[in-house]
Amino acid sequence: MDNLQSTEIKILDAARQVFHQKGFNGARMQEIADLAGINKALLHYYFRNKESLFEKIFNETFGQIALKLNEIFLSEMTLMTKIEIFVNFYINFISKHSYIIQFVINALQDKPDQLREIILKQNLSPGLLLEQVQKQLKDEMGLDIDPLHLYINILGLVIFPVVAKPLIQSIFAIPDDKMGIFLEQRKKIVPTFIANALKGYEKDKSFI
Amino acid sequence: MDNLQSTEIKILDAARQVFHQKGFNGARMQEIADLAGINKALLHYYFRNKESLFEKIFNETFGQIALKLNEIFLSEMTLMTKIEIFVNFYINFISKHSYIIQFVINALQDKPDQLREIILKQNLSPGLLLEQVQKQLKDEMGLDIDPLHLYINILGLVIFPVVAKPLIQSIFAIPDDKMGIFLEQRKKIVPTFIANALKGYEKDKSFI
DNA sequence: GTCTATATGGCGATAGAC
DNA sequence: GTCTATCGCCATATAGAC
Repeated sequence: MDNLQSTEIKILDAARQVFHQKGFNGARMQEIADLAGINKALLHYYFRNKESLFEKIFNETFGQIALKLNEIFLSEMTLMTKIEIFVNFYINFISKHSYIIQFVINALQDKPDQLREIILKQNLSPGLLLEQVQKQLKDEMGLDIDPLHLYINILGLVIFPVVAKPLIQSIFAIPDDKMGIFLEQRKKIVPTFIANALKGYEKDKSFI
Repeated sequence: MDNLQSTEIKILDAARQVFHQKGFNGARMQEIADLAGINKALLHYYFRNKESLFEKIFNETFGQIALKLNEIFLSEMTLMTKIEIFVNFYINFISKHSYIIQFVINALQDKPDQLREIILKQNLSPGLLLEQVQKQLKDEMGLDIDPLHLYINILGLVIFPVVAKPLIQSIFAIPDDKMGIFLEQRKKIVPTFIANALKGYEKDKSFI
């Protein structure tokens, strides 16, 4: 079929899928090999060991997540436009790649030290990300607000429902079809919720 | 030392700790035995296998989380009081037991089918939980809002920062000491954020 | 109930032929 | 580059003495 792809790419595609779904401990080299249509020996020919293959995938995945954050929040748009675009994009993105965020969260929890170097090599701009939003809050809405809290509020509202989907469905007894509709609704609900909250501060600016 | 405790309790304490931190795949029966001060054979004498020990811990942990939700939101208080109490309690609780939520989320992601039965045996009241809040939104604030979205907003704002702590610290380059202060601040910030957002709906009730 | 010793299987990794 | 065969280890689980 797709024997046009190089073996290395077939391996990376397979590894990405397995690592994303099962994490480092849950993943099996045999399963990755099967999915790539090769055998274990060849896996180790291309990548020294499980660890190095995992780090390759982690680097790629973390970069993908961080990149979009940079792209959107360092662009030239009003803050509320950025938030709308971000919420829409991210709900689509993580719904499609449903394991991607949890993979990163778990990896960072399991081996924070090994992964620190990899993260530092990424093109992240944490300082800029915070400054930009702080400035826009001030200029566009007259608010003296800690931008980090706003970021975390946005991320929490967007990411939590996707990551904790099975937990939420268990607690509130939501069937699969309703859950899909529910997530779709949040593309509109979350920006509105945030906009309303920010409007509220304009009267009493008591947000830290 | 604490040889007063029965062996079974020592095992459960050890298993709880190891499973919470490392999940099912990451946990080692040897490590649990060591922590309990016994050997592996005795572990299997009390609990048939790793799976059944894990299920015991999962049942207990999930119950703890669900119980508090029920307790607070089915009580007799105003909605905003419930939210304040819930946010305060949960940020304390999951900061103290920092792995507990992620343990449940991961377990439910890994083996949703095996755990479904366990969850159904819990004393959850999903229907009541939703009805109660819906009624209070209407009666106390005049809002026709989907209560599920409000629950998820609250949970996301509270849980996400704790679960994704290492991810957040990596993206925004936050040192450990600042992160502790940051989480503490959220006890006040989150209820305010929610209150402001809900106030916003009172003018234009366009929330679904 | 608690221990030591061991069975059993699976997994990551390597040797070596082609 | 790709394969088959196999090594060596470690993890779960059991047998059997005390």
